[in-house]
Amino acid sequence: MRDFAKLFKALSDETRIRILKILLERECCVCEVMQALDISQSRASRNLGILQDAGFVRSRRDGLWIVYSIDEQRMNSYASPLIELLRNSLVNEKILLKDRERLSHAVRVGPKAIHR
Amino acid sequence: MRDFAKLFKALSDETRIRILKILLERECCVCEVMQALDISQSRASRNLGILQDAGFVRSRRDGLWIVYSIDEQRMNSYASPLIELLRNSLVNEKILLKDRERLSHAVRVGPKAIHR
DNA sequence: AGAGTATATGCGGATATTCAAATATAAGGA
DNA sequence: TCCTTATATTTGAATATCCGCATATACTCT
Repeated sequence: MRDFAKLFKALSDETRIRILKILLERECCVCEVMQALDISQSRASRNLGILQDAGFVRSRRDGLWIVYSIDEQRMNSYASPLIELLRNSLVNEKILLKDRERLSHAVRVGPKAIHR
Repeated sequence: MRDFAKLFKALSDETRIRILKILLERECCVCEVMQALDISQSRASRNLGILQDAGFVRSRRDGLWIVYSIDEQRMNSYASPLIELLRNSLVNEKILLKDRERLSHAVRVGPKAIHR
């Protein structure tokens, strides 16, 4: 029950909903998430960690980067339908369109290089 | 998006999950919820209010009591699948079985009479 | 109208969440 | 090995959440 509630807690924050929506587009490293949402590095990293802890996303290292992704196959049975709901939700939400637009210009280069 | 997140925030609390599970059994007044979960009156009332504000439950007066219920028909389109998920979840959770057991003995009489 | 009852709400304290800034960690490449 | 870079984590402050207690509110019933 605790883990079940944790799934919803993870989805109860707008930043994390935005991150998941971006990851539904494609897998991303932390610096791409920063750019897509236009948020700080610590904010991106911490919220990705929360999503991972809840069981929505996985991470793997790829060279210098750590890449986060949604893997519905290996996801727990409660998380999966929530991702499915999210996929079909908020289709015309303005900020999400903007996030996606910024994602399309994001480059895989870290916070130092972006110097926000 | 704010309202969307609010749905998940409402479900991110164990007390509120327990309340919804009880209301999926049958409609209840506040004092029946208190008895089913064995919690205080203010706690029951406040969490029912949060669930109502999020859009999961409705209330109507019935004599001396205010009766809360889940009406999937009139529910917003995002809330409804979440209720459906909840209905099929946590089937053998111990505390939920206990709640249901207490609900079966609950009487429609207020906190004064129960004097916890 | 008045008494009585169920429910809602204001308040204060404990705890949790969120963020930016700074720092630590871990891996890659020279 | 040492330097560089991306990511994680610690810190501290602001804000939010949750609860019980006490009280207010809103309604019913006589």
